[in-house]
Amino acid sequence: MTRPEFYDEGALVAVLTTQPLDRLLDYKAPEGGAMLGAFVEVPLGPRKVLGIVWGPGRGDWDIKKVRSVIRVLDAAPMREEMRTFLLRAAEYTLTPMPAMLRLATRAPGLGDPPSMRKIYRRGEGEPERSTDARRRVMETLDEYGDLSFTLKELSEMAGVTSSVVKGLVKQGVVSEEDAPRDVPFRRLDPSLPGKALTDDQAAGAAMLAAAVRSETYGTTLLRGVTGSGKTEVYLEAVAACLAQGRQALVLLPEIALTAEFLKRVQVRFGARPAEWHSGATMTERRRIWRMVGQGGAQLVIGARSALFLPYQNLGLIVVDEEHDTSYKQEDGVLYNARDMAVLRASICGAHVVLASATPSLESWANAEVGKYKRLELTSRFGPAVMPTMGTIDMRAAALPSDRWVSPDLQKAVQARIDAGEQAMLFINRRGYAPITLCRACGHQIACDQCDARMVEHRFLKRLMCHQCGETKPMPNICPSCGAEDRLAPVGPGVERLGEEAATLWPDARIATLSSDMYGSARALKAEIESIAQGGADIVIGTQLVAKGHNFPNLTLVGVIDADLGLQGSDLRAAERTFQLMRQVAGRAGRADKPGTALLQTYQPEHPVIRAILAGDEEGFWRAEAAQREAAGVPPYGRMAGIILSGPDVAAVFDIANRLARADGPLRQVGAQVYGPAPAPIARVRGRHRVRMLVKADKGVALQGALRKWVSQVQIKGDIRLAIDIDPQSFY
DNA sequence: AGCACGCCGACT
DNA sequence: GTCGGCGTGCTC
Repeated sequence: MTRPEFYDEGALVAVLTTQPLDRLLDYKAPEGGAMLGAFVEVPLGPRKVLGIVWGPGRGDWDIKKVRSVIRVLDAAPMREEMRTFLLRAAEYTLTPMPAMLRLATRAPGLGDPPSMRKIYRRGEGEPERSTDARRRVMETLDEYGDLSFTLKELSEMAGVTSSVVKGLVKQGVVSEEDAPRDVPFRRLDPSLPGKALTDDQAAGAAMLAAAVRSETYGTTLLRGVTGSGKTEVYLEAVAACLAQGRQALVLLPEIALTAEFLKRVQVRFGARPAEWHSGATMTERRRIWRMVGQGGAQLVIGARSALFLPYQNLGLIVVDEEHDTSYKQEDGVLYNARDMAVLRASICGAHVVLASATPSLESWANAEVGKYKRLELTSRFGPAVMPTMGTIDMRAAALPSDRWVSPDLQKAVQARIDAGEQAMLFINRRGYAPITLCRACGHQIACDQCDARMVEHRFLKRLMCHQCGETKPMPNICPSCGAEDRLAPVGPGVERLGEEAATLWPDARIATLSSDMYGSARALKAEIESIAQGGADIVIGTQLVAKGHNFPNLTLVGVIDADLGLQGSDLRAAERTFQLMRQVAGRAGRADKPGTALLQTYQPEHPVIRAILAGDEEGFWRAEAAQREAAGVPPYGRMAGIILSGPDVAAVFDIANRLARADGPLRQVGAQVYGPAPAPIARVRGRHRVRMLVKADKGVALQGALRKWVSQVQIKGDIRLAIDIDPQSFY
């Protein structure tokens, strides 16, 4: 009677828990048995923890000590595909499995019974006394036929207070019932007409749709500048996927998850998709997690962690802005969502679309060698072209030390205001000024816990450390020499630029956008929305205006400091600057209004600046690729960053040195260790950080060697070791 | 991750 | 003599 993948009551099962143990634990299957992959609650010491039935028990534990699974949770068992994905991802990123499982169970109340709430619908009978308010409630209900609503929805739609509805419930005119809170998302209709596509776009859409319909793994690199219809094209791939009855996932950098984007999706498919992001409430998260697992959500639009939802039938993953560095981050686990998307898709037979105007060099190289298919969208919608690009030589501008807008840029902005259009000033620095300097003694105010300067945020009236987030009030005496009123801001931040703009264009409506200035992401997005509608003449902002949002009336972008990203010797600096500048420039000009982008620079002859100007992307990538190949770094070599951290520098260095000396396992595969050296920010939150780099040839099985290498040295006390496979920076 | 066990300094 | 510091080890 034993089905495969089913364990009868009392059978030994191995359980993977979310506790950081380095092996599976044996338990007895509970009454009623358990499926392979079942979500279970198990006793561990004095506690109950979440786990997954991972396979047959190993039986190498004293049978008398083996305890029973407490219960099987009311959730679909984790599918084989997902288990394989977690294993392979863990192997690749050198992450312990419990940490991977935690990523996959980041929904609250997994063990709870389905949460219920009261819903209201039309009942029998008519109201005893028909008042105006009661009539409105009845009309609302009649209008929507048999649909039901929450108390809040119904009373708001009818424009009455909840007591009116409650009164009708008492009379039985409105019925009140319990219903599960986690309800399926509204069906999306892929057959609704999409936006009209140009021939170019239609051909691209057809190619992606065909790839999706093949129901086999493949990756396409979709290249298209802002306004080329990239989104419309991949939404057709989503449509093809939904029409096949499979689920689709669109990953976006958190910051690009805008109301505007969701609106486009809603228009295309007739209903809102599931939205998975950091601002989602517990209730929303639980609903999405459960519905994705039951097929009650066809399409998820989400930030990187949406990759770990329990899809039952995933057919397509779109990674929009695939080059965005925010895909690589720690959610407790160091992984690159773009690479993990490819991994997951290759396991479950889904297609991947990597979309970007300026792809990462990794993806570009993969397309070059034919690992990825390539799809180029060349033309913008309608007659518009890429913005005209130009530089402003700041050496010639010779500005005083507290001014950053050159006369040329000032004139250009003024011209746009006069024409009734919008201009944007871009500066990639939050706060008022990056340095606060004492004029008496030269002291720069630094964070107590980090090796970093504190940044004045005048709006918040505080100094802030951008490493640890610590803030303190702005002092008026120097903490070093005690001199009074001698502290001076040095250098520009977005707030200070806003101040300069107010003096340069006194009559213009200026909006300064910085994430600190709004209480919530929601408020910030609302503000961006209102600016896009024409609520400002000049937009001043950091990264966040460069990404994801379209300003239809914006025709000029001025980059205050195009050189900023080029400092330092990181091999990725050029790539990042190139991408950011092209992306910012892409904000300018839509449809019928041609745009201009002006880059203020002290080195207009710099090859990266020239490449940005020339728009010769292929040439730029080829030159970059050649440099990387020569240096033997990704994507032409393999790399891992090692960060050791702890409260005591000497102890941290001691471990690092011992590791560096014990490099046998690495040398065996031809890999080399560089370092140890203090990390670029040598102290964060009071912890000293030491960095090492491991470099190997392409094709080397680096993870195995790293695992062996690291396990030789015992790490004790408060020291932590983190391995970052494919690090963002090559320092 | 928690939580218990266990071996060395300042208290009634 | 004890109370308690958090280093080390265990959880099926």
